[in-house]
Amino acid sequence: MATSGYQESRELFVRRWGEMGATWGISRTMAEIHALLFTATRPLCTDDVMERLNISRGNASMNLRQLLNWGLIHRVHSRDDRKVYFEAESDVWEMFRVISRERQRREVEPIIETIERCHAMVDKPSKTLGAEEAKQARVYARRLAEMLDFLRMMNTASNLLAKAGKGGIRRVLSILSKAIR
Amino acid sequence: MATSGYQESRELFVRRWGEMGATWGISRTMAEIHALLFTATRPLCTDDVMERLNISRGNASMNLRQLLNWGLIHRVHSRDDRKVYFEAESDVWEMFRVISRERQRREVEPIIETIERCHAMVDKPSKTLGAEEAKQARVYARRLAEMLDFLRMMNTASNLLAKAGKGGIRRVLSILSKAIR
DNA sequence: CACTTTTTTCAGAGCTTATTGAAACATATG
DNA sequence: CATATGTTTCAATAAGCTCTGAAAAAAGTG
Repeated sequence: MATSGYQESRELFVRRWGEMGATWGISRTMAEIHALLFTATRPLCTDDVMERLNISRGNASMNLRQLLNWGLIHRVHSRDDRKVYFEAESDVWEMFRVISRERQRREVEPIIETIERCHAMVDKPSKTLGAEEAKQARVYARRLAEMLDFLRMMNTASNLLAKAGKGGIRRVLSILSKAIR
Repeated sequence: MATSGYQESRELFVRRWGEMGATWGISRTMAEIHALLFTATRPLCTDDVMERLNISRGNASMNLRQLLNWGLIHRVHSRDDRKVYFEAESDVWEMFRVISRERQRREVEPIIETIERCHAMVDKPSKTLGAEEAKQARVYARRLAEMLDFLRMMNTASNLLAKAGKGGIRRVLSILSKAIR
C-alpha cells in the first residue's frame, strides 16, 4: 500500500500517542492500540491490530483486554464472521471522563486510604515518644491532614466532573476561565 | 532506634507514595525521596536520604536533581557545615500546581504540537486518495481536531490554575461543586 | 458432540530503565 | 594552592517490565 498523507499522519499519531502514554505510566503498546482504534473509521479485530502494530497475538490480546477493563474500547460483533472486533470511544470528552474516573478509583482512592491509616497511627499523642519527637509527629500529622484534604477535594471534583458529562465539563471550564483572571 | 508509631507511619507513607508515583510514570525512588522530604520536619542532606532509603550516592544525587528540576524541592544551605540540604515544598496546593504545570509543559504541549502536525498533513483533500480513503481521512481529521480542541482547553485550564494559586484553586473547586449538581 | 476457529494464558526471552560505585569534578578552607 | 570535603557523572550491572509464541481454553458450527 502506498503511504498517503493520511496513513503517514496516522502512523505518526499512533507512535506519538504511545510515547506519551509511556511517560504517564501506560504501556507504550496499550496506548498505541488505543490510538490505532481511536483513529480507525471501522472496528478492528485482533489480527488487524497485530499487523498494523507488528506485535504478537498474546500482546495484542492482553492489551486489548486492559483497554476493555478501562472502558476505553468496546467489543463489537460482526454478523459476517465470528471474530470479535474492537472500537474505541471516539468522544474525547467521554474518554477523558473515563480515564479520570478510573485513575481516581484505582490509584487515588487507595492512596487516600493509606494516608488515612498513616494519620490514624500518629493521631493520638503517644507516651512512648520524647517531647521533641512528639512535636515532629504533630507537624507530620498536620501535613498528612492537608494532603488528605487536598486529595479528597480532588476526588470530589473528579466525581462531579464524571457526573457532569461533556456539556458540564465545557461549562465548568468556561466558568473557570471567567472566575480566575 | 525503636520504631515509634510516628516512624512506622512515615515509612508506610514513603513506601506507598513511591508505589503511586511508579504507576504515574514517576520513578519509585524519586517519589520516595519526595515523600521523605515532604514528611521531614527539617531539611535533609544526601547522606540522610541515602541512609533512610538504602540507596546509593549516585542514585540519590540523580533523583534529587530531578526533583529540583521539577521544582518540587529546594536547596537549603546550612551555616554549620558546607553540605547542601534539601527541603520539599510543603504546601500541597502549591505542589499540585507545580506538578500540573510541569506535566503540561513537558508532555501535553509536545503532543499538541504533534497532533497539529498530523492534522495539517490531512487538512487539504489529497488527489492521491481514492474516494473511500478520502472519506476516512475526513473522519480522522475531525477526530484529531476534537482532540486538539480538548487538549488546548486543558492547557488553558491548567495555565489559569497555575496563575490562580492556592486560593484560586480552592475557589474554583467551590464554584465547580455548586455549578454542577 | 466432534471439529474448527478464535481467544486467553503464561513461562521464558528480550528490552528498557533504574541503580551502583568509583572516578572526575567542584567547592571551601587554612 | 594543597588539601579536605562534598557533589556529579557515567559505564557496567541489576532489576523490573513488556513481549512472544505455543499450548490450553473457550466459543461457534454443522
